[in-house]
Amino acid sequence: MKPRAASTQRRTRIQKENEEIILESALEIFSTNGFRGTTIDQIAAAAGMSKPNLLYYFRRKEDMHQALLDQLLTNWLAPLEEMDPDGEPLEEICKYIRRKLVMAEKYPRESRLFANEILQGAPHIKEQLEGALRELVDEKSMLIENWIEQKKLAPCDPRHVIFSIWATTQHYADFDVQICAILAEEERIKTRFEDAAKMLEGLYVNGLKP
Amino acid sequence: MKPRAASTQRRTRIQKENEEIILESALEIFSTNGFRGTTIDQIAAAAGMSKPNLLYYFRRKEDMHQALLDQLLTNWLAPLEEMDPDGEPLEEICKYIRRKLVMAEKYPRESRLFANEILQGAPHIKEQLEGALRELVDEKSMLIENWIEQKKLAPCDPRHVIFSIWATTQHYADFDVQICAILAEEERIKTRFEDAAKMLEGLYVNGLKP
DNA sequence: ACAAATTTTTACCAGTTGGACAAATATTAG
DNA sequence: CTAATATTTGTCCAACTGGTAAAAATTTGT
Repeated sequence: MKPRAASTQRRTRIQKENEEIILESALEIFSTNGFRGTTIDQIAAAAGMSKPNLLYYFRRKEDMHQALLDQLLTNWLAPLEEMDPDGEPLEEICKYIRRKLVMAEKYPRESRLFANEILQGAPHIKEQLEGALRELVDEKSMLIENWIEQKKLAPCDPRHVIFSIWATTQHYADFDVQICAILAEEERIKTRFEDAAKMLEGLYVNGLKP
Repeated sequence: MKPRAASTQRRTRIQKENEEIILESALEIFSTNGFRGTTIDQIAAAAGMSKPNLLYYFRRKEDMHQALLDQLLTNWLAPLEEMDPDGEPLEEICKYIRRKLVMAEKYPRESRLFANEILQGAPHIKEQLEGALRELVDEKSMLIENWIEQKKLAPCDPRHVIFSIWATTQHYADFDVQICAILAEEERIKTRFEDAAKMLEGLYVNGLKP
């Protein structure tokens, strides 16, 4: 019987293993070639199985893509969720930047998958953006506004501050090729995430100091 | 006789007109669907002509893409080139941010085309990145370093400052769907570029003040 | 007006790709 | 060990896509 991916039905050992292998391979290919740019054959080859076998686990190409995006969104919200209302504002923002930079360094493929999806108009995750993500940003924006009122932070538009943190950190994953092309020298490339962290923390700490 | 796109040969009136219409349409489709995600038929439909007719002007899909990228890169370097060594440092950086934001607002499709290309590893423009772009960034980085030495700017890694400006400004073109999903309210969406400009100028002026 | 050159259309093709289907094989529960 | 179930493979196909070739229509120079 055909298994339905990520359903409530119980999954066998082999199912779990293969679904994992497939999603790992799909992430690799999707993130570098985009949705339409990847073929099922490519994913199957990367996963070391035949195309019909892969289609046994995920009946449509879109199912893999959707599974990856759903999985991604949870991890994507985490770093912002962790921003602590009881922490020191500037410290919390620095920590948030650092967490996002770690994600960019550790999970560049996920970042690129996300970027691809957004670039194409977010057809598969628009609801989540307008739902969960928006609510989280609203919540944290209120937090930041409180900090501003308490004179612990310079006046600024909280939502755009969050956008700028997303932009600057994800840039190191999404635009890595460009960054490496420009840095050029081995040493600079090797330390690019440290250098970015230093620069960004300086910028935000001084920039948002009350 | 078949015309060669953008060649030195003289082009007729119809050639000029149609090439322009085609590139305009190609930009629209490529920027939203990516290279592999767009079909020649789509571009032809958008340009209001038959596929073979379109292929009469650009013999391969790649030719259109390359033409757009080549055209793009010139305009892409301009805002940074304009950064004036004789200007007031903080003022120059603010002006650069504003120029980039204007580009993001006015030419979001170009920005997305570029983002798509970089995301896929910049296969068509790697040389230019490592050549012209790198040289320009090197030049302007030296300029910024001079400003820092003259105590007109806080110490910072010039290259990463430039990256962060690219990231934050282009974000408003590339991730527009996400931004609009989060801002949600009409008023906020309408003023997002102004709001972004205000926030970013504040951040960089305070953040880079010596 | 007319010939030459340019532009457009019609018809076509070969390769790729997403996906269906049933037969064959392997695994597991009893 | 056997039957039921789960997995894998081989085969096939219809739709799509990039691109070609040649005829038909249009524009242009004189």
